[in-house]
Amino acid sequence: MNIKTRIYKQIRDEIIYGKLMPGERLPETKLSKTLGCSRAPVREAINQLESEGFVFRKPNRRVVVNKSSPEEIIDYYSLLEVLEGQAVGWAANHLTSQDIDKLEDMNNSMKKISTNDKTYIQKWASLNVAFHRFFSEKCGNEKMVWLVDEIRLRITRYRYLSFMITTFNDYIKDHEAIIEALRQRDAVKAKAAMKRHISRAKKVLLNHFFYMPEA
Amino acid sequence: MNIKTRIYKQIRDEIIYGKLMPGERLPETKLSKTLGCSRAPVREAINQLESEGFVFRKPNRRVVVNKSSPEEIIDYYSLLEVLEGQAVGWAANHLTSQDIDKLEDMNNSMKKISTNDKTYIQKWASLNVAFHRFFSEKCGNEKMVWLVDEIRLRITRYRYLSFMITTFNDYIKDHEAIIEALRQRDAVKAKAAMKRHISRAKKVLLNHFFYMPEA
DNA sequence: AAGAACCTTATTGTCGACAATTTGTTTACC
DNA sequence: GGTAAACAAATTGTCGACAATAAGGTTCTT
Repeated sequence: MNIKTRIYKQIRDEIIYGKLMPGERLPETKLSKTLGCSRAPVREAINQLESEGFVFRKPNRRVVVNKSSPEEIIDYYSLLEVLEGQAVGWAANHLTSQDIDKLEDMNNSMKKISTNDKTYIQKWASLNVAFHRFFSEKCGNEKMVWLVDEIRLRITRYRYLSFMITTFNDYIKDHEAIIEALRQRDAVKAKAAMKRHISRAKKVLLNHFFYMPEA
Repeated sequence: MNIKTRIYKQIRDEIIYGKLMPGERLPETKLSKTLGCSRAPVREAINQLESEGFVFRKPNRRVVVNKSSPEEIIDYYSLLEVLEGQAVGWAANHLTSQDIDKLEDMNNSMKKISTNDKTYIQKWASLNVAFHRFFSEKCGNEKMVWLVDEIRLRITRYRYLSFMITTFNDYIKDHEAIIEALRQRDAVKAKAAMKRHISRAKKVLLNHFFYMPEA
């Protein structure tokens, strides 16, 4: 694999998992020493992270990790409601019943994941991504995939935390409601169900991530 | 200004204005010689162009200009309908009457632009961008600005051509309909008007850009 | 002691070089 | 003549170095 790609993933994960904190600077020279390569690949990795919203350039040209905020969560999730809602609405018109079976399978697999399994977060996450991605892929608009992925990438930081704190039962029921509406070929209902689902996820995240015991 | 930024704009404009054709390769060494600099800034410019969808990397690692297609136009404009429609809907609830006056001023300025003016395309384009951008800026969702800008950047190539071939009267009337609905504080109506407006732009572009005399 | 001019250090922007990879062309073999 | 191996050219990935810029610290002035 490219050095650039390796470096990119490494830094990105350190941001996602909270090892690199918001506001922290990313000096190219220091990073290249730490990561054992020259500045060129580090620089490219940082540029990519900037274009993906993980870091940003201060007026001084210094690069720092982007901060998290409840407003940001609200904004991103509200856009996901609109876009994924529309994706489901569009997809509803031309999903085959085999497609819907596939969705049901995914949801059933999620149901079976035990929280005793040490990798249950990873398993849940990948199944959940596949479930949601299914709609943008089948909605008939190729650019929808890119857009939704772009947004979901930017909330990975929050979603990782969200998975650690949630019992997944509500989400599974939400998914069932979406599937049920699709079986009925009710695009409006399916769209509404998806919007409710994402809205719930937004609220869960806000409550747990920015919970203020005193306020 | 940065060399990187200068190079970026130069290559981007050559793609937008059709000097660099789809499929054409962008070899770093050749470009750096042509543009009078080293490979480093060229490389960064190309990476940015890739993240913005102007060029893409073939499996061979070679970078080529992205092709245009009617499907792409349809996809991007359909997403704009959804997003800008939502933006207007959200904005409708908290636009002041001064805000609406400002929109009307912009539209009136557009009305006054004469096609005898040699720079009328540039003038129209910048006013039109400002008009549309107003809604994402005032809709209460900061990320909406980024998302819509991201999409609009990717259709700049098409929009440039669109401006050369259109009489703008229909667009101005569309804008008036949006403004009128906003004055009535009718969010649903305003949203629908914006969606119609963007849908019309999509059709105009498809007709003129991919017009097949034989088909 | 506060503030301004100077120096020192840290960091980014750009360069040219080399290694690794891919592409294009010639040569050898059947 | 056509195919495969060998070679040559083009292109990208990575490196280390230097110049330009910004941040931090020191000395001088009042």
